[in-house]
Amino acid sequence: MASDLQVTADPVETILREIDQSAETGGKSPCPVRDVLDRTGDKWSVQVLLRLSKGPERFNALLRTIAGISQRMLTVTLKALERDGLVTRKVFETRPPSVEYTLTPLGVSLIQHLAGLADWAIRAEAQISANRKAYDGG
Amino acid sequence: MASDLQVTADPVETILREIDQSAETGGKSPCPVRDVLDRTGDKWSVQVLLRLSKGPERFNALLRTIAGISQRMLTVTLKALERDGLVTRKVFETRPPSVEYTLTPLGVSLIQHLAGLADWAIRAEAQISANRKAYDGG
DNA sequence: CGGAATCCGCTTTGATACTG
DNA sequence: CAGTATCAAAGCGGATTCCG
Repeated sequence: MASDLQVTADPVETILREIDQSAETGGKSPCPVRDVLDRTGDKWSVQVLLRLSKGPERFNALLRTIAGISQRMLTVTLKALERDGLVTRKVFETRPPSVEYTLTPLGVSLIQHLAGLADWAIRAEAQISANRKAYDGG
Repeated sequence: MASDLQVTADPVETILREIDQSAETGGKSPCPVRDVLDRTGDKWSVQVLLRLSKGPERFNALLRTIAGISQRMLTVTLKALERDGLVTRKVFETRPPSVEYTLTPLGVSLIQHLAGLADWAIRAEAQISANRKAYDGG
């Protein structure tokens, strides 16, 4: 118990403080927590990151693999991820040209946590589903 | 290698399969992973959960504490969280009436993972910010 | 092949006003 | 106090078309 070597404190405390600080500015200094949640919360980022975690892939390969995504949203998503330094974009000047996307170390480190969350989701699925049914029914 | 006792496999593999399966149905059978990501990705759920992790709180207390949230969105958010069984709602028939919201064990278990993600966000903040600056500048 | 640009509908959100 | 109802505004995302 109480194994607070260093950073432990209360993680939740730390996060709340972080959120509060940015809220005080009227939300103009973006909170990093909300920021990453915004990204991972959008419809496609996580799936793109997940796909890339198996190795580099090309644009159209991703487009085919990720069922339901439009060309536009893949472009937008990849650009945002590249901007944040979560993926890198490499252009091969062949004919026809090809573009390859790769996860950066930073992106890999993010995936770890997302996987934890996703794992929770899968395990909690049955219970949540039951809760909803009970709520809607009663 | 290939230590597939039971669940181990590759967590990412498992998640991808989960996503794929729901995609095949045209997204009609909702993927639990996307489902939880949708919830945590919305603007307020995480903050509400985080606040409640310190103990039960009343509606207007939350409304004051969570800077920027509107009455309407707090209502909507709490209702969704209650439906999923992440928080419970308890009404005290006093005058004036008061309502108290509490995290369920399921909600607590979710917080753990969210905290991990939030912690990553805080530590990665500087690098991401630098990446964006470099991207926008160059 | 890998995008960029435009248009456009739908959902989400915020303000405001009203209620038990 | 703790909501509900309504409306308008904003944003996201899809379809389509064009370009290097």
